[in-house]
Amino acid sequence: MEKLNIVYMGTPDFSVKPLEELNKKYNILAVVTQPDKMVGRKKILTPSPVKEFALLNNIKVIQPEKIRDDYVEIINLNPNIIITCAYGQIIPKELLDFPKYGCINIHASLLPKLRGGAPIHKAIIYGYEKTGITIMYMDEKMDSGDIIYQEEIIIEDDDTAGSLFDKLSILGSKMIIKILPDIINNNINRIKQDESKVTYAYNITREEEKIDFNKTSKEVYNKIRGLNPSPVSYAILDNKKVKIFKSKIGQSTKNGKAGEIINVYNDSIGVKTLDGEILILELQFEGKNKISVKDYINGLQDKRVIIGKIFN
RNA sequence: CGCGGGAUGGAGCAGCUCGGUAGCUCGUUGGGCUCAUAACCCAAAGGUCGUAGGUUCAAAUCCUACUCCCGCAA
Repeated sequence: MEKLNIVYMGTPDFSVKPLEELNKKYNILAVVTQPDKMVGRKKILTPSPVKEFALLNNIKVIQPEKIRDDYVEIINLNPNIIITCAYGQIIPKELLDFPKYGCINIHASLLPKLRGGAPIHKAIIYGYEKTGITIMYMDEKMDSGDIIYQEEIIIEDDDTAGSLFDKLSILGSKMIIKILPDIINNNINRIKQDESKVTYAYNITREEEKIDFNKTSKEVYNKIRGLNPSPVSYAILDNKKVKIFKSKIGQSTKNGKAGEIINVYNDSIGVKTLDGEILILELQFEGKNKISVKDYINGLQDKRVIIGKIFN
């Protein structure tokens, strides 16, 4: 097998694990990642997780503002394969066509389902029972190229976006290591995506982060865990934003308006949903740290004062 | 100089407006009740009130500076 000269493109934590595994076995010419961004109140310039890994391992880092216009440097490295994983920009055709073995993408869904930037969150929010990883060739459109290899994973009832991220990240790195030799040896089966079955998982908008209690408890539960630990769902209480991290489906059949606090228990508060009750277990108020609802209730002068309040 | 909230025993909070004995709910420890308990009752330990300075007879409380944490916005 010819020596592989890989350019790896990725940005978030999710992309680090596959890079780490590839770096153990192969020669990584360079890592391409999104430019450092100002983050937080102090506007500290923060590198992406992939860049941090690359710096620690002495791998060259390239950070084009717009790769559509700025890819010559990558071509000059003369890679014979490009592997991407949650990079965050559309890659121009000239670059896609350059490497001898093509441009391979690791995508965190069972394509053609959930094309786009937030497939893991959306898989949970939509209540899917399984999702997975697709290794695929890239083309000019987003996540639309031919499928090379897929593996499924069951979404457990208590999985969060965070736990699923971890599982899929590990799965993805195993899969790329496993399939890479077959790709080089052209020992694979290219499968076109069935366009009639395509669904999309666009990035989460602010509006999607807001909890609508006028849905079933199950739907609310899925949204809360699907957005944990980031970007986190929220609701408005007393005109203030409250982040909600963790919940459980409750049993109460008490009447009330959607979003109304109908019960206060020892370690949770019961909020009315379309078909019952959702128990909130962990939350965070503006200006405060994340706390368990048990702590929140302990801080109340009288736990009855919140009964009847409404999240909206 | 982006906007705003906050720091009080181990946890979450009240007290600050109007200075005057450190309070609540939990937790911890010991004891009691009970067939039993995460339930109930009794008791105890545990805080120089973020740091430094100032005002005052007296500061958690008023004034000044600083540190750290958090929400929003990017």
